[in-house]
Amino acid sequence: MDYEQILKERNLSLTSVRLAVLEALEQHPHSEAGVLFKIVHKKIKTTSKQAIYNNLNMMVEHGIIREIKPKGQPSLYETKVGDNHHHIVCRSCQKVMDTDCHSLAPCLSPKISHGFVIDEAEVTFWGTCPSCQKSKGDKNEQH
Amino acid sequence: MDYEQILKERNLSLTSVRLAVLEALEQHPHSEAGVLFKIVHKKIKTTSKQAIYNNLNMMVEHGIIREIKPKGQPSLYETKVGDNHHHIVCRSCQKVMDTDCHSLAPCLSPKISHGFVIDEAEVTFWGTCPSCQKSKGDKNEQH
DNA sequence: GCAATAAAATTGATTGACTCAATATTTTTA
DNA sequence: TAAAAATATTGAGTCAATCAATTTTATTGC
Ligand SMILES: [Mn+2]
Ligand SMILES: [Mn+2]
Ligand SMILES: [Zn+2]
Ligand SMILES: [Zn+2]
Repeated sequence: MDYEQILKERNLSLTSVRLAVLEALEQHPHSEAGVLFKIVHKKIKTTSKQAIYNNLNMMVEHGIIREIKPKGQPSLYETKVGDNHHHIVCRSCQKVMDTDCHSLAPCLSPKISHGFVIDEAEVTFWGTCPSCQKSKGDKNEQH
Repeated sequence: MDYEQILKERNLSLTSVRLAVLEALEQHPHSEAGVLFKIVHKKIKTTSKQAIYNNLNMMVEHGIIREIKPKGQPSLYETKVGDNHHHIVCRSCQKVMDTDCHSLAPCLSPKISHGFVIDEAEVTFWGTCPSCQKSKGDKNEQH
C-alpha cells in the first residue's frame, strides 16, 4: 500500500519513522508499540519509543491505522481499517486473529440502546487457538 | 443477592472487605477498583487498595463478578454475570450501559474461526450518550 | 537551493493501573 | 480456643503510556 500517498493526502509530514512504523505494522499486524519500536529500531538506530507512540496515536486519530485493546494486553495496532472486522483472541497465548462480519453493517443495533447514537460495534471472540488446544490436551493426558 | 451464600458455596472465606466490595459493586455497576476502594473505605477505614484488587481478581476467577475493560478506561467490574450481556460505551463521557443480546447464544459463531474453540463473544457498542449528544449540539450552535 | 517556519523526534521525568512479596491480622478448622 | 490457612496491610516495584523541554528534521516561500 502506498503510505506516502495516504499521508500526503492528509497533509501529514512524511517522516522516516512514520513510514517505518506503517511498514512494520503491515508486516506484523496486531503488534504492540514495544514490538514496533524494536522493528523500527533495526532500521533507524536513533529512533525513540516516544516517536512510535506519537505516530501511532496520531495515525489512529486520522483513521490511517486502528487500535484494539484486548483485556490483559497493551494496545495493538493494525493497518486493516474501514472494514469493521472483528477479532478472535486466544485465552492462553493471547494470539489475535481477524474475522469478518457476517453481514456488511452487522451489529450496529443493540437490543436496548439507552438513547445512545451507536457508531461502532466492536466484537471480540474469546477462545482457545489450535496449538493451545493441543498443548492443553497433552497436559491432561499426563494426569 | 445473598453473597454470603455465594461465597460459602465456593468455600471462600467470608471477610468484611469481600462483602463490602460486593455490596459496593451491586450499587455501583461498572466501577473501577479505585472507586470501589473509596466506597469500601468509608465503611472499613483500615482497608487497602491491594485488598480490593486481590478480591476483585479472585472473584473474577471464580465467576462471581465480571471484569470488562473498555479501551481507554481501567478495568470495570460488575456483579451481573452469566447472562452474556453486552455494553454500550459513550465516546465522550465514557458512561457504560448494559444491553442484552438479541438471541440467547448469539455471536458465538464468527465468520472465520481459524480453528479456535470460541467460548465467549464480547461486544462493545461505541457511540454518544443522550447527554453528550445534547452538549455537542450546544457546542455546535455556538459556532 | 536556502532561510524561516512548522512539525516531529529525542530525552528524561512522571503518571497511573496494577502486581509482588514480606509481615501482620483475621477467618476457618478441629 | 489453639493451630492452620486464608486474607489484609504495607511498601516497593513494574510496565504501558504520557508530558514537557530541547533538539532535529521536514515543509514552505522565496
Ligand atoms: Mn485485525
Ligand atoms: Mn454490564
Ligand atoms: Zn493460543
Ligand atoms: Zn456521554
